[in-house]
Formats: sequence, structure tokens, C-alpha cells
Amino acid sequence: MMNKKKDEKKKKVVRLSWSQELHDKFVVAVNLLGFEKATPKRILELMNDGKLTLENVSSHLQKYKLHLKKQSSCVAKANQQVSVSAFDRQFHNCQIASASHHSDNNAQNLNDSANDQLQFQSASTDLDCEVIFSTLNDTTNQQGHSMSTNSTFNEDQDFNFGDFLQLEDNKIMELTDENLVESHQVYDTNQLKSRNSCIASSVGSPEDLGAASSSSCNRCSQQSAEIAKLRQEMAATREESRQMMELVRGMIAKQNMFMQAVLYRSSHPMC
DNA sequence: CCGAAAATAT
DNA sequence: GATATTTTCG
Repeated sequence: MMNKKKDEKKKKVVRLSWSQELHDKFVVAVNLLGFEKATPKRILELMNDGKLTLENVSSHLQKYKLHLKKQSSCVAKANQQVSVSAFDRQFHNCQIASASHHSDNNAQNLNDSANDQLQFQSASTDLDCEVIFSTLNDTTNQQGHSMSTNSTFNEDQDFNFGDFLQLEDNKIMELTDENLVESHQVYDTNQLKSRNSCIASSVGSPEDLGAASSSSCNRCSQQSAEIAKLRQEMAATREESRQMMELVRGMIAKQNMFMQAVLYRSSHPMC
């Protein structure tokens, strides 16, 4: 009768193939959000791939969770085989170092590998790092390149997440704004920012320098003393910034290590 | 919109 | 038949 043939109109259905590259992008997005907080919609937004649909991501997330579950049980079984790779060692070190408040003496804790590692990753402060970065970079841009430590900042910019994550900057910004409203780090960096710009504007006016060097009246010497003081404070602040950047550098390196471990494990299933 | 389960396609 | 992806459903 008027039965429709099976595939008359189904030929155009394009099945999405999750390439390794695409999957890696997916994994990074998931871990950037945090395993639990990683919802299909947000993953989709982070991945920022026009061809992807919400269903694609949802379905892949479902499969991914199953895969992880499988993997974690496998790792638990193989836990006593003590095949401690470099990744594993670094992993456990960081876990011990950073999750000190989780002082569990349960042996079960050690067995939960994959899931726990991901959860731990989600609890790490990758997003905080990003905000610090964008704020500090913003600060340096505002001040121009008058500071002698400028090279330090340029170096640090190489750590920009965009390079590693291959995500678009504006997406990262959206993410940070959304997630860090109540972070104490925001206050700290804003404080630092205003402090730096304040010092910059105080020292930066050319009249000060000209007046100080041209004559030696009382007011001028007093002013130069002030300038010296300000310079001192600027140096101190610069040093403080440098230390913070050092800290951030370390944290980002740590994050990258975690991400590499995640990517490595996700592409080398143990069962 | 999310996640699990069912249905299909490869 | 197993796995990957899509569609359905609560």
C-alpha cells in the first residue's frame, strides 16, 4: 500500500563520528568543568563546535561515564599489580599534597582511582588560575611595558589555557565569570590590580621625574624622597606579583599534569 | 534540560 | 554479534 520504504529519507542522516581529537576536546571540557558539574549543555558550549548537537554530547557523555565506571573497576582490580607509572606517582603525590583535609584511613579510598581522580581534578583550582591570569594580564596591559619584569609576564602568558585546551578565549571568559563570582581569589586579584594601577599612575606622570632631576629645592627633594618610597613599594609589589605568578605557574603545571593523565588514561583503557 | 534505556546503524 | 550513535522517554 502506501507504506514508506525504509530508507527513502534516512540517507541524509549523518552519524557523528567521535574522533580521538574530538573526544580529547570533550574530555578536556568535562574536566575543566569538573566531572560532576559537567552537564551536556555546558560541555557543548565549552567545546564550541558548531557541528555538535546537544544530543551528540549527551550521548557521548553517557558512554563516557560508562567507560569510566568500567575503567575504574578494572583499575581497582589491578590495583595490587603495582604498575606505578610516572603518571600514577605524580597523581598520588598531588592527591596527598592537596587533599590533606580528606584524611581518610580507608583503604577503599585508594581503589576508587579513575572516578576519584576525576573528582579531585574537578575540585582543583583550574578556573581560579584562569581568572588570576586574565586579571593579571589585563593589569600588565593597562600599565604598558614600562615595568622591568615585563618579560616575566610575557613568559607566563605562554601558559594561557587557550593553547593547551584549544578552546576559544571568550568561552573561557564566560566560564570564569560564571563560576568565580564568590571566589576569594577574585577579591585578592582585584586588590592587587587596583594597587598596581594606583602605583603606576602615581609614578607614571612625567612631571615628577622632570622636576626631580632638574633642580634641588626642598620641595623637590621631598618629592624625590616620596618617589623613592613609591618606587620601593612598587618593587615590593612587583616582587609580590612575581611570587603569585610563580604560584600560578606551579598550579597550572599541576593542572596540565592532571589533564595529561586524564587524557592518557582515557586513551589507554586498561580493560 | 538531564540522564537512562531503547532503538538503530555500522 | 558487538559496538557506536541516535532517539525516546520519564
